[in-house]
Amino acid sequence: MGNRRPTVREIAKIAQVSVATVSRVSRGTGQVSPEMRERVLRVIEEYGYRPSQMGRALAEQKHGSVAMVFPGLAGPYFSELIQGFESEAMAVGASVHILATHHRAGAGEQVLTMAERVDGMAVHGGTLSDDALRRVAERVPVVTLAGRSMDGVPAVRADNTTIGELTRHLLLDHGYRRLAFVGNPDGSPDVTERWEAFKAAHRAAKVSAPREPLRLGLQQSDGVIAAGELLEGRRRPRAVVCANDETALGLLIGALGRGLSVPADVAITGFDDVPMASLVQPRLTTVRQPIRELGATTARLLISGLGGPGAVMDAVLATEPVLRESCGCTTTRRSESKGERT
Amino acid sequence: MGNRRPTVREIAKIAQVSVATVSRVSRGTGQVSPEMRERVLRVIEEYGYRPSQMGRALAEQKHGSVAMVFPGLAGPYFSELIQGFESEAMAVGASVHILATHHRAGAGEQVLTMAERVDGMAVHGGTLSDDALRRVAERVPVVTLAGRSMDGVPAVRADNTTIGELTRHLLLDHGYRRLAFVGNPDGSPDVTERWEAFKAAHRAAKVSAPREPLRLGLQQSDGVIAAGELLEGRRRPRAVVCANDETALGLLIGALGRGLSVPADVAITGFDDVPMASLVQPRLTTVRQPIRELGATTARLLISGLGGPGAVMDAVLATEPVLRESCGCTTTRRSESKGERT
DNA sequence: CGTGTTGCTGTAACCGCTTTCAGCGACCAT
DNA sequence: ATGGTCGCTGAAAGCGGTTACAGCAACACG
Repeated sequence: MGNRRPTVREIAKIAQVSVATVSRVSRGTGQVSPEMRERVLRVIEEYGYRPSQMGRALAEQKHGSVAMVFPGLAGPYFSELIQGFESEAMAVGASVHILATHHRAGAGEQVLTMAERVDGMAVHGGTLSDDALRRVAERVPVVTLAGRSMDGVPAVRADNTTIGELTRHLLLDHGYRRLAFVGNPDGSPDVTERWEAFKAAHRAAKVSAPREPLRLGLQQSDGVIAAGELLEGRRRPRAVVCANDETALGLLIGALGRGLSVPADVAITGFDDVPMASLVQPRLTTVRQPIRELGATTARLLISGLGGPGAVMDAVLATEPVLRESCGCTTTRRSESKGERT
Repeated sequence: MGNRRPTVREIAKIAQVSVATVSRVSRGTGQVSPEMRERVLRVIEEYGYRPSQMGRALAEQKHGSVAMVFPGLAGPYFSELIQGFESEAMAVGASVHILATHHRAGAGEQVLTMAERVDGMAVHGGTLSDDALRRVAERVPVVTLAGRSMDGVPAVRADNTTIGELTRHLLLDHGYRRLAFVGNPDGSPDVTERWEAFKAAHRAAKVSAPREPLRLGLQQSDGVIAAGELLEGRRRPRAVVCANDETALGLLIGALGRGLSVPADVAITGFDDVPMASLVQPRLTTVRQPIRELGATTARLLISGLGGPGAVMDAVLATEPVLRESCGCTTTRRSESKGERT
């Protein structure tokens, strides 16, 4: 049974029609008379014909797939991002490549290689140097996800300045001083912006500048490590603003494990509003960002840009503070939601 | 400027050689005289020629990419799995497609579609029905990841029976009774096997059969929910065996949040040995499985199988109990490691 | 009846690369 | 001198689709 999958030409011969007609029927384009369509369909059905993606890709000059590039994949954030992206990609029949560089050496090359196989690429902030990004962008349409936009590379990101509102809340509403920030501003544009907003809020509130950030990663385990750094010494900060929820959760676990009370001994806030944030005790005060929507918007931008050189535009999705107990509030408050501006 | 990327023919014309020679030079196969190679290389360099993956794919009849299919992506488990898989795939220059079905309707179709674009596919247990899997497998080489093997579909998995050893430890070494199991045996083959091993250990220890498992998902948030279910009532279990670490961690957080002491009031164990397991207080007793290796082995199997129909074999990676404080042990013990059997 | 339309179909030229096979000097052994 | 490798090169035939273009019959209109 050495019968491989049938090709258009074989189907055409069997159905006694031309390849053009088979193609027209199989992809539903152009004019085909009912009886002809019927005949071709029957043969296609009988022989289980499915057009080869390779042949199609070559003829149409498009791969039919898009890629996402991340520094890593750990945590619910990436999972949500991918989910949002994938759902939009699926909608247009594109499949999704994923590359997690893990800051591997030679990641740049891998991204280039991948660029040869896709119609568009979403690169997460903090993954590639500007230079590497530019090189990729000249091969394939790129949109930056959670990063700064560049020349011809649009960006989709969330409004990180809201962490400033949270900081103001801590500073003025609760009257806390000695706030610490956990997260590495050099690690990703997101953290950079959050750190800047954190500092700006201090200036705006006219309190002395915060100390240097505790430069750690964004995983739960980093939060636990942060607890060791921050909560052991005698000058424990009154509140800790974490660059994301995972870190905040880790910190919370570390604090509780040390017998500290949150928020009485130390207040904690995060960023993202992941599911766990509202499940822990005390519940986590944070900033909600529409992660899945972020992924979906990125995919849409990439796919639409795929057609023609449409208006290259950035998108900034709105975020909102979510005040729960971990900051010292007793009743949940959510600030009025703000419209999405693109 | 309307200059697209150069093609083989253009390069050939410019370098005054045949396309065959350009192809030979660019892919480093066959015999080419030094001066000819030099000449071609120079033109390739100057014009920035990079062979089109589409053309190549069609000619070689291989896509140059492999896929992984999961039910979801949340948690460090999948992240590690992907990392292991990706590193092996990269090694042979293949890029990685990822599809998370999220139990979406129509996922079956999407997997089929994806199957048309890749040279091989790893399907995680609990993602597809046997029937759907079979349909996919007749289109493209498949290996099951963390699931049961089938007809022509090899499987790579970890030894789940070790959770039985852990159960025995709880039952006999610590003398606990009233153990609960958290995890949905119908959700994935992994959980099925763990639940079976849990039950088997009860039989072996000649203690009465455990009550029905608490059927929840495998995320941290599910663990928190489990805490609500299990720890509130008057007949609280003495120990809880969770299907994975994430759930155990969530349960631990829930228990601590309720003011319970672990392991004094309730002992908790997990499965995976994720980084957080050794960072929480008390540290989590668990079963270590080589997740990354699982991913890497899967990739290797897929890629080697890609060549010819080599011996279709299963692989079972060894796991080992890691006894820490959450089960009631006071000093860390790791059972002697067992060799890997494939 | 001549002349457009309209609707459908088929031929053949791509898309960009790989690879077989034949050809052609140069070199070696007879 | 002759036949047989050996090393290198190029022409051309795919790989499996899509689609521009031409052709043809049927039909409507003046």
